Amino acid sequence: MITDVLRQAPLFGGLDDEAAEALTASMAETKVRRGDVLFHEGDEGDRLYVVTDGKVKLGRTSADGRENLLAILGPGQMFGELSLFDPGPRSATVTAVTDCTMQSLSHDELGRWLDGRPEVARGLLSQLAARLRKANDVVADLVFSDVPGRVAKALLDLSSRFGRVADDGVHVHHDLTQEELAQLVGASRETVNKALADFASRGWLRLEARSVVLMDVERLKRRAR
Amino acid sequence: MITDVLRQAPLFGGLDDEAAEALTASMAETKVRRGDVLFHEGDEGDRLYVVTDGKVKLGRTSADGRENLLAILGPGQMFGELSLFDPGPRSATVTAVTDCTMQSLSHDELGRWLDGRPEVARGLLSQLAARLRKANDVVADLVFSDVPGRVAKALLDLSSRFGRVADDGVHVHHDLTQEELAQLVGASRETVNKALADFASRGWLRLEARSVVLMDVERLKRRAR
DNA sequence: GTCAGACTGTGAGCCGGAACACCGCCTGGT
DNA sequence: ACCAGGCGGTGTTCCGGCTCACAGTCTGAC
Repeated sequence: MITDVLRQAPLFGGLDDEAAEALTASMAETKVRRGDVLFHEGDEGDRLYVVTDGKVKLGRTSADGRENLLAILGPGQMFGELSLFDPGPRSATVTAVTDCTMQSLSHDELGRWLDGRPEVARGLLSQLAARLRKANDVVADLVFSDVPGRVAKALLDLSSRFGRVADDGVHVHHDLTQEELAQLVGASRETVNKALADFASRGWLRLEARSVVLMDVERLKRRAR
Repeated sequence: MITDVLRQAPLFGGLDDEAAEALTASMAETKVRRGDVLFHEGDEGDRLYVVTDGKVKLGRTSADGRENLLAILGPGQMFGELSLFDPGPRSATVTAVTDCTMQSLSHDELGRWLDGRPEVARGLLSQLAARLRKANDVVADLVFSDVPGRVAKALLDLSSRFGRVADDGVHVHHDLTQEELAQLVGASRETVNKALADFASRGWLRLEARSVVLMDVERLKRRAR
């Protein structure tokens, strides 16, 4: 059932079963296909989404058309909160990286929950705080690390969320093209490709179609920082 | 009186006079001198601070000792929230850029306010959301803009918060050395110096000791994006 | 007043990574 | 089964910005 994934979601942290059930009931389900856009940067909109299955990418486009990905979100993670608490247009474009299903909640609905339930506010605060911490880390990486370092870090991050451990290494089906990976770490496709090829030639990982198998996580970690 | 500045602080948004007074009463005052460190990255601590006078810088240090500033905060702005909602060590070092006074609140105190007062939670949520939005902008700038563009943007940001309009331009006493400015935009001191010299030679601004006078804000804005 | 140390200004060289220019492969559509 | 377009792989060139190396200036401590 839906509630299984949602119960894991940090947004629901601290809610008892009854409350979680009620909250779920007031949410609407949305299904999209790979490549579909949920909303564009600059759009109006004040719904909060929680991914229940699949992955989406949060991206921004610069004036001259280049793209930059802020995050890849998977099951349990939410997006769209910014326009809720800091009113304004959507600050990023959200696109499905795989076929996806998610649950959404309107501003007004959420407002009702917030007022009555301090736990929900706490959950949201801790989510935002975690995101802010992560955003700050990304900034530090952009300033301090080179491209291979950022690639290594991105792979480790993806593996911690989407990785499956097997005897030949950690299989990470990230579903991203190298182009998208490059946008995620803020580098060109070519440079990322070369970094990956280099890692592979050292035996740290194996490349597969839209996925990698990490074979020497320790070395990658060392390369990342 | 203290409450004047605090009433402006977003943290207090939506509180009536009586509540604001009570909240102020439960806060402790701290005074520090230029250069003093409030706490270091990695320290334990769970107090939330609001600057009432002066400026502080939030910074991180990389493994090899280089520094990066996340933000310059002035009167009304808060810091230290991350360790509150996303428990863990302090994620940045906070240093006074000028002599400063601030008010602080402990985790437990704040918790009591949160539970009873949905407005406080809302205020915090909108603060965090705004910070997150800003952090994402910084990331985009690092990826898309060159150093002069980021310098221009940083100056405009500082001027919007600390600028005084006069007939010869907007006076911005940022109190930062060029070294600190460089750490703020993620560039070397030399490159920032050259960017500033270039802007000055074009007549867009005038350089003074730890402050600038912006004379052509329009051009700077155009250069920034 | 003077001396030390921190801050600002500027040139020269070098290097990481972006841009460009290909090629081959694979995948999905008809 | 075929073809086209997207994706992955790689060498070459070129430029922004970091590093290094100084010189000049300002500030505050004694």
